[in-house]
Amino acid sequence: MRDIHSPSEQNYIQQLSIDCVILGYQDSQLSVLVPKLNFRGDFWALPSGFIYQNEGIDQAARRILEDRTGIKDIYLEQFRVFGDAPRSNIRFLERLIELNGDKLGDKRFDRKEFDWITRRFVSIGYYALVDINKVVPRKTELDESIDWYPVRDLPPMIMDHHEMVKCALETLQLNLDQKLIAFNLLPETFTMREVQELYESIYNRAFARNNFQKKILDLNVLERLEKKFTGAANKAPFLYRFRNEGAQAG
Amino acid sequence: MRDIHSPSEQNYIQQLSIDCVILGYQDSQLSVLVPKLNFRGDFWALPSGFIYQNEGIDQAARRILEDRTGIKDIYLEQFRVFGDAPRSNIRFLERLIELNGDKLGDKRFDRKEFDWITRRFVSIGYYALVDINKVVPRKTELDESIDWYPVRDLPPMIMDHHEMVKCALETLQLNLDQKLIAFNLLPETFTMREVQELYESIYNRAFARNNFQKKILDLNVLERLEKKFTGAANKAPFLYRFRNEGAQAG
DNA sequence: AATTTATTGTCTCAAAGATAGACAATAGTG
DNA sequence: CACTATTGTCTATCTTTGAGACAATAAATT
Repeated sequence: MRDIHSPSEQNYIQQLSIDCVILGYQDSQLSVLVPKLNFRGDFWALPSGFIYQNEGIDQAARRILEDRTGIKDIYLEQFRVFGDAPRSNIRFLERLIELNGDKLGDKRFDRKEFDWITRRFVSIGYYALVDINKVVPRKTELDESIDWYPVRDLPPMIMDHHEMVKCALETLQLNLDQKLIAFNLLPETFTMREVQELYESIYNRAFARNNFQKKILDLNVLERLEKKFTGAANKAPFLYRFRNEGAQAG
Repeated sequence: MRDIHSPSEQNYIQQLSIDCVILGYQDSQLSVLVPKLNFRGDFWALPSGFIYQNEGIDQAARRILEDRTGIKDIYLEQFRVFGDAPRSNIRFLERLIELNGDKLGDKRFDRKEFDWITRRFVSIGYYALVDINKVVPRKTELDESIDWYPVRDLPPMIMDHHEMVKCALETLQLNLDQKLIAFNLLPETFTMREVQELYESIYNRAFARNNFQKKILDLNVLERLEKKFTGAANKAPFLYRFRNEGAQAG
C-alpha cells in the first residue's frame, strides 16, 4: 500500500500527477469531496494520485476515484492541465515543514514522502460527478479525514487547488446542457424540483419553474414514473428517471 | 542546440511533452504547420517539445511555438492531454527503427535521440492561431522539412497526431464565437468576405452572407476603415480592423 | 455616356426559441 | 368543505435566427 502512493518509485511517471474535483449533490448544495492532510496544521488538498507506466491517464483517474469513493463506474472528464512554474507553493511548504519537520526523522515516515511535495509537479485536472448516496468516502494514509464541502464554501486548500475547483465548475457549466450529464449527480429517481435546484446550485442563479420544466422535458431523456407522496399539503410531484440510451458514464 | 531538444537531460520534466497544432489561414484554406521528420521513410509529426524544470507549461508552449514560427506574441490555448497507455505506437516505431537502425551506430546521432521516441509519453495538446504571413517556418535538426498542409488534407502523421488535430479543431469551433479569436488568423486588415470564408473553412460549412455580416458587426469589435479597390468590376468592399481592447493573445 | 455585370451593404419579413404571466389540478390541513 | 402550498401546463410576448429582396457601386462593355 505504501509503494502505491509513493511516486518516487520508478513505476510511476515522474513529476506528473492527477488532481480530482469530485462533485456530489445533497441538501440543495453542490459539494466537493476534500481530504484533510495528515500533517500538523490545517492543510486540505484535492484527492490526487499518480500514473503507472502502463496505465492510461483516464484509467489512472478512474483508479484514484475508485480508491476515494468506492465507485467503479464514475462519470469523469479532463478539464485542464495545471503546470505553472511556481506551482510548488513555497509558503505552504515552509509552513508544512516547519510544523512537521520532526517526522523527517521518524522511520515510519520516508523522506521520500516529503520529496514528492517539494518537487515541481504538473497536474492534470479531472472532475467527476457522483451520486453522493453511493459514495463511501475513503481516506488514504496521507489523510487525517475526508469530507464533503459546499463548492462555494471550501476549506483553505494548498497550492492552486481553489483555482482548480473554479475551473472545474466553469467547465461543468459549459458542458452541462450539451452533454446531459447533470443526472449523474442525482439518485436513480428524482423530482423536477430536484433537477431545478441542482441546476440552480451549479449555475448559482434562479431558473423560472415553468420554462425550466419545459426545457428539461423537451430534452426527451426523462421517463416519467409514479407520483411521489411526501405527506406535504399540496399536489404530489412526479418522479423521473434518466433514460441513458447511449453512454452515460465516460 | 543539441541539449535543448534532448529530453534525456535532467533539466526537462521526464515523459511529458507538448504537441502544437499551429493553425494558419491562406487561400481560403485553414492549414496546419507540420514538419517532416529527418528519418528515412515518410514520417510527419506535429511540432513538439519539452518542459524545463523552471518553466511553466504555457511558457514552454510559447517557446516551442516561437522556435517554429519566429513569432513571439502568439495566441495559444491548451485543448487536451493525450495519455493513453499504448500511445507509443509500436508499429510506427518498428518501421522507423527498421529503416533507420544504422543511425544508432552513427556518432553524430545519440542513442538517446531514439530513446525519447520509444519511451511512453504523456502529451499536452496546444493549438495556436497565427497570421500566416508573419510566420517564417523553421525546422529543427530533427526535421527534414516543414510545411503548411490543409487541415482536411494532412500527410500521414505518427501516433495519435491526427486525432490531436481533430480535437484541436473541435475545440476551436467551440471557442471561436465565445472568445472572438478568429481575427488572430487574419492579417491586420481584412474584408468581411475574408472573415466569412475563414469561418466557413473552420466550420466546413456555408454561412448566409447577409446574416453573417450582421452577426459579426453586432459583435462590436470591428473598426470600419476605407474601401478596398481591387480592380474588380463590382462594388468595393470595406476593410476592417479588429479592435483588440482587452487581451487578444493569451 | 449609357448599359451591363458582379458583388456589397442593408432592409424586411417569417420562423423558431426564450421569457413571463396566468390558471387549473391536487394532496393534505383545519 | 373551504383553504393552502405546490405542481403541471397553456398562452401571449419578446428576442434571436434564418431567408428573401433590393438598392448601391466599381469597373468593363457598348
